[in-house]
Amino acid sequence: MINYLNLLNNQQKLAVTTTEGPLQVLAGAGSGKTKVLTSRIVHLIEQKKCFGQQILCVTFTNKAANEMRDRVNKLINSRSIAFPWLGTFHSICNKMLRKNAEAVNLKPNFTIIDTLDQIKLIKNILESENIDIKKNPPKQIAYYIDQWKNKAQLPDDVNIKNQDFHLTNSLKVYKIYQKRLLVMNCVDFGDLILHVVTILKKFKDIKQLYQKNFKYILVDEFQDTNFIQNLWLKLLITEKNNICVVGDDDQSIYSWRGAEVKNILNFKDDFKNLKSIKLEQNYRSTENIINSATSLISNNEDRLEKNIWSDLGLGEKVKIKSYFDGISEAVGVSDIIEQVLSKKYKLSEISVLVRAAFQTREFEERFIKIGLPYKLIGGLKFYERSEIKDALCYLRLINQSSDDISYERIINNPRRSIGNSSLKKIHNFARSREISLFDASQEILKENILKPKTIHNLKSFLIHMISWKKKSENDDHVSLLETVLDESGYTLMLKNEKTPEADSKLENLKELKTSMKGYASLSEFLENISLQTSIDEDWDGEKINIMTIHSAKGLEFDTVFLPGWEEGLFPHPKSIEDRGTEGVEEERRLAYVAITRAKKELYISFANQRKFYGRQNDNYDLYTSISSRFINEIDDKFTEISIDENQADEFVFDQDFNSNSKNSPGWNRLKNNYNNQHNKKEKNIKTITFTENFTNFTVGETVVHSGFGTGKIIHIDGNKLLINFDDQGEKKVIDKFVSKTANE
DNA sequence: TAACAACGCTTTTTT
DNA sequence: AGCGTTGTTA
Repeated sequence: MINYLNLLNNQQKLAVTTTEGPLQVLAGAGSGKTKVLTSRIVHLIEQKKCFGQQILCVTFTNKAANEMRDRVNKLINSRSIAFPWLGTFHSICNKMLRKNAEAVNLKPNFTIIDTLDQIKLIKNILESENIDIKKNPPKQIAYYIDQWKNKAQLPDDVNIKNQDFHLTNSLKVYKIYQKRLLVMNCVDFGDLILHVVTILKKFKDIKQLYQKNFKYILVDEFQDTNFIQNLWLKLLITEKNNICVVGDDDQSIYSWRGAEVKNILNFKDDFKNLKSIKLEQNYRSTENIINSATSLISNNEDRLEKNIWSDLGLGEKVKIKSYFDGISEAVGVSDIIEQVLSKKYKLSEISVLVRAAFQTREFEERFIKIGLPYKLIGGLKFYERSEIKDALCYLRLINQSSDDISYERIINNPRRSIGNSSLKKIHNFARSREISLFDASQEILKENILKPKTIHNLKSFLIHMISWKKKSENDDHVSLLETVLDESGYTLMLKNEKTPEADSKLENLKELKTSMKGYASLSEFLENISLQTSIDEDWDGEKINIMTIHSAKGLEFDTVFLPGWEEGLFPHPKSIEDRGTEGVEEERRLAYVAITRAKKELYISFANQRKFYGRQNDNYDLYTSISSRFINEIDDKFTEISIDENQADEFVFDQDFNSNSKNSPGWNRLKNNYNNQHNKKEKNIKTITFTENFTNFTVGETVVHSGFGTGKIIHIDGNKLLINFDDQGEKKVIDKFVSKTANE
């Protein structure tokens, strides 16, 4: 047995041994938060305060949960102890809901739908309710529904002020949405916790069962919990109030998901006798890094003061670099990695953290080009890829035939000549009888509704489904998938395509089979795959990590690159637009999280111009950027700035750029800085002229269209050409559909 | 029903 | 630019 207490400093020790009553640990970045939580669990077990299954410990990601489980068992070092209630909010709620599904009229084998399914379902509802899809974007409705669920509001609890048109429609959809989910025996992410809260509120005996079991509650990343998660905790806690929350208000970055910083700021109001401990010594980063982070975050008003310090030495200064554009930024970063860092650090200890996912592309392209191994964390999740999703929907439907969303996805995939019109008929049939699409398919065959060809195909699909279902009861799930993919014709369809994309899809499906082997049953596999978090995927191998700052929360690396620190990107204008100063403060916390991921070396950079929307070459959509206000907020005692003079001479200011931010403090400051620095005033400032027509064609030119033949261009509007065709007369055509005639 | 043309949205962050 | 959706036509 390792003496875990000897490994702790005084405050950490206090946080571990104060087991009774409510405790709040304000843990600065890198101050040994996980160490405290794991040691605390060990302490509870060693002091025989409780058993492993009596600890409820909530983390933010599965990765964090697994890591804690490992570390605890390493410290205990004897037998392996089970901690069934150590996990994410969602995975724990999943477990509780499977056990008590009937209490909210679900069956225990319910399916968890993802965001894409959610949108699909909302679209269906809009269609059947005749609500205008253009005026009520499904994405926005999904967002409202999520927000209501985050506030623990069922449709009947929602109050709409001012008769807001969108909210009223969204609420109408919400009502139907919940009913449809129930009929399909499906839940969305929000439901996992909402249903459990409903059960705990409604059934005292169930609540008491859990309360009696959970002797101690621990919560990680408490600053990012939202209202319903807090409510859930309060429902599970007993009068003893043995709850320990660990968090850092400076790292609260999920307000858009309903997270409320006030949960941690006002925690003292919820619990009298609250003990509060601050962990202020940072064991992760060098002083220059920590001091940079501290000087930045001190610009925030509303925070619990902490005094983070490090004794790991000054270390390297934080390097701030300017690049000509996004591409040279990627080149610059890769050069530093190749020439300097790869000789000192493992590639897996290097990471590139970006504000928005689209920034990853330039880095990917560059790394591929020069052969630096990298991995992209987050992004399009493996199980969201279309072929994987198709395969999963087959399995989901086999597992649970009332899953209409899956049915719709696969019924005509591969093509079975059961198109939209037939599907609509099945849909109406199902709705009129209040049965699932799958059941409706069986019933509708008896009626004379579908065309003979459709009937034949539908019949053969159903026969397959029934035989797969039978197989799923006897055989293992891996061979089931193989059979399904073969017999459905899915594999054949991909093989016939003979494209590189189809080949990689087949590869991915193979990978899916491999990953299925790790699970005991089909249902266990389906549950787990839908609760996976973005950073749960592979962490093996010597590869540079590329991910968003949000995904990087809780992680650390020897060296970190933070590209794209520009006004207009970071702080993100949407965030400012939505929530003003509060938005900027959250962006600043995000910047704080980003900086404090670095242990030894940190590179911050900005590009003087950046491409948006993938367009290239032409001037018309090149956004000129200026460095982020956050760069100026970092005390320059800790930084080393290098702006390439040659690049600075190319510095282009676009006077017409984004008039909203033109007058922002950051813009003016940077402009002044720039002018002072060069002492040349307006001389270097060029204006980009917007060319009205940006197609390669000119009026009067003769062109060819594959359908309309040859014609003469009579007018150009952007990329739209008005052409007088020899045979067809005047037509408006987009330039990419015509080509120049050969003789020109 | 399938194939093609045209359009329009994307890019803030995610369990 | 690239993709998914919508609309039109065979």
